[in-house]
Amino acid sequence: MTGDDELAVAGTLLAADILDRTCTSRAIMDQVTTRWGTLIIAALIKGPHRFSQLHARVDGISQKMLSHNLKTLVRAGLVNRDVEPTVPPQVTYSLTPMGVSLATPLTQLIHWFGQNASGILEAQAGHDRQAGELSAARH
Amino acid sequence: MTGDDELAVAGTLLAADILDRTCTSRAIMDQVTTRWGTLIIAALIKGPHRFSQLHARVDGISQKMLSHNLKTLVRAGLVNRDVEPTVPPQVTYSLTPMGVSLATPLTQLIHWFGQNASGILEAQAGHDRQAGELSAARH
DNA sequence: CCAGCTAGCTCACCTTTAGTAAGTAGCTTT
DNA sequence: AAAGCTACTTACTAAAGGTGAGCTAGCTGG
Repeated sequence: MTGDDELAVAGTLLAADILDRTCTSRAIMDQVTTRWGTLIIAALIKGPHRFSQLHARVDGISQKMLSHNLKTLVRAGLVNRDVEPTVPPQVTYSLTPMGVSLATPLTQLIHWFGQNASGILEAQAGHDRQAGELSAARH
Repeated sequence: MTGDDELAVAGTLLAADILDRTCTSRAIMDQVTTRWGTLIIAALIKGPHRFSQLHARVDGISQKMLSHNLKTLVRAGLVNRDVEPTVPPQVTYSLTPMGVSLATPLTQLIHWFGQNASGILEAQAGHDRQAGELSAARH
């Protein structure tokens, strides 16, 4: 098993103070890796999108939350906001170079969940089954 | 600039349906990568911890949220919960093999934020300065 | 000339989730 | 008998998020 090796590598990479509440990188991570923030960036990996395209692509997001999260990402310098002064105006969002560099680790994380979703589902089912047996045994 | 290359690599790795609201991996990612879930796993990378140790280590978390998130992670099969029936009882939490494999991409993401926190802080400051100038110009 | 259409938001209202503080169990030490 | 320890719950409150309606501004069809 290579588990311990991976753990050691991960440990050395880990920023020492991410667990400290006053750490700036933790505050920024909280702002960016929200429920919708990661999905918006994931959608923009495929290329620039307009507001309504993102609204359709990021399934389930409300316009309010899309607008709010885009503002945060633009302010953080991860996303560009380009307005074409046509009528009605066309607003296009795209990743900045910094946003692109974030896309790599973020995509690996998403990829991990794609690979391990079924494993987690099984673990959850097993856990629930065991809990059910225990509560049944108590009666 | 290698931005486009990174983007292409990221695009191919990206699970096709993470943006779909019915996708199971998205539901699971929502459960695990919460504000505290990532930090708890990050803390456990360094080795097993007891409840009170985690409470001290993950700065700012309440006992309620620690308990709740640990339950979720245990149910997902990412964290082990071992009870020593001493008095008072000692409960030790540690990463499962699946938890260890998640630690790798998660650590890379945390590492990215460690590297780019200052860049984002600058971008935010620049963005706010520009907004201030614009609103000043309007008067 | 003016109602209607469009994209990209913004606002008011309500529900769900997270945070705070206090309480609980069972046993030990003082 | 009183206080403390660990690992939690529970009740209450604050913040985040969801829903649906409305707004802007100019162009187009009637």
